[in-house]
Amino acid sequence: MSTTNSLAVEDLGSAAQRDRRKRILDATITLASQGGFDAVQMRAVAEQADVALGTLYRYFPSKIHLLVSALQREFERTETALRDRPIEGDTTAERVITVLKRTTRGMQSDPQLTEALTRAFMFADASVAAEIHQVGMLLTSMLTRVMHPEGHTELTEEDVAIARVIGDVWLSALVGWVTGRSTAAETGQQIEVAVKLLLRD
Amino acid sequence: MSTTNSLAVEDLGSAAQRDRRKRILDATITLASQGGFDAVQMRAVAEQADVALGTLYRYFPSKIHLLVSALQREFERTETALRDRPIEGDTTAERVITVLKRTTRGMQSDPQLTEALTRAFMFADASVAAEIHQVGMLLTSMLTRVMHPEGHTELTEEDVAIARVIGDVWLSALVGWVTGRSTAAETGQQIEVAVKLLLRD
DNA sequence: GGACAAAGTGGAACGTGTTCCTATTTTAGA
DNA sequence: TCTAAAATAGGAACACGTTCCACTTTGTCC
Repeated sequence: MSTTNSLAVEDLGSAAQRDRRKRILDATITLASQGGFDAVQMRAVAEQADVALGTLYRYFPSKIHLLVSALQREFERTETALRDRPIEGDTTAERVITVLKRTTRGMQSDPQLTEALTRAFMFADASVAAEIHQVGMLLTSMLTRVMHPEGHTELTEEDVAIARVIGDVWLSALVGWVTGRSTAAETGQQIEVAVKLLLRD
Repeated sequence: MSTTNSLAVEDLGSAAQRDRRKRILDATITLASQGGFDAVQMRAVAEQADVALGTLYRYFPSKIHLLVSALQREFERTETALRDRPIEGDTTAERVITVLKRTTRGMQSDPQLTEALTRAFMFADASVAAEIHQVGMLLTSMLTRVMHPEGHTELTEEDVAIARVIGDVWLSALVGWVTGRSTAAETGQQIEVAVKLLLRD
């Protein structure tokens, strides 16, 4: 497609296309923030992004793709923001708990948005595997970096395994909270317990 | 309601009602086995159960309720079947891994059914909290019993916490498999790693 | 057994995700 | 600049979860 802009890893097309994509994702986030998963209606997204319904489907082949892509963009922002900030805490467990709780609090400050994105993530099937994988990598890299902030320590297989288990627990806790089956406090507790079990050294 | 049948803990109504409920759940399982979540269509369930659509909704207020109730019934069966069988394995970790892998294999032998039930479980909101909680309790009790088969050992808080974390990992692994993001082998591996991390003593 | 309430039937109707079609606009290449 | 291809607009149409309604059957109480 675009032969001029060869710098970007992902080819996002022309400026107009990039702009449309951005408008669509912005509209998605806005609607999700206001009314959660159910409020992200494809017709409403198209209208708010000033795009035809067919065009919306050309950019994102389903509501789930749309929401997972929005999640990916949000998560990348969070991850970048976190990268610059120094990580407080002496022990590994402390650092992981601090960072996870902070992130969780951030998500819980916009419950509707979190609900929409988490729901989409859980419902995504194989056709969204690429986006999902991207998010999973971001999470794992975030966790392992928190575990070994120096950066020069070699990551062991066990580190990665632990990061993965923590990610699983985090996701389960988030789903419990999003679906109204547990409170914010319980969510934090659940994560803390798991981290302490896994990082007791 | 029924004053005669006071033995049952849950009042399930008349024999006709119990029969309808059973027919509906049977139809649900059949359709789910054949075509997964998407194939469980409310009109199809009603027809196969020989029940009007309105009646189906009287028994189960939504598709999610229906599927989670089916999951509950299936899980109760599995759990009872497992209860009678002796648990092989010397160490706690071995026993847990054996049981979990066996259960997972059982589910993977009916992929469509597993997909339908897991999807529903993940999508359930607060209105299904009761049924979800029931399933969660079954899983935890199953795990703790495997961890302490003698029955006379007192359950510590840590035992329950570990069981919960394992349950979370299991669920995440299952979702990954159901949504086509990981293979059956990876699912087993994921569980095994987590259990070994949590039960290393 | 008659009357009343509860449960069930059959099907229309509505909302939202998704698909599809035609006309118009934008873009790329000669 | 002209033309063919690609992208977009606008909106109808379809599928399935869900609701609703008028009518019939079943169950209960006197």
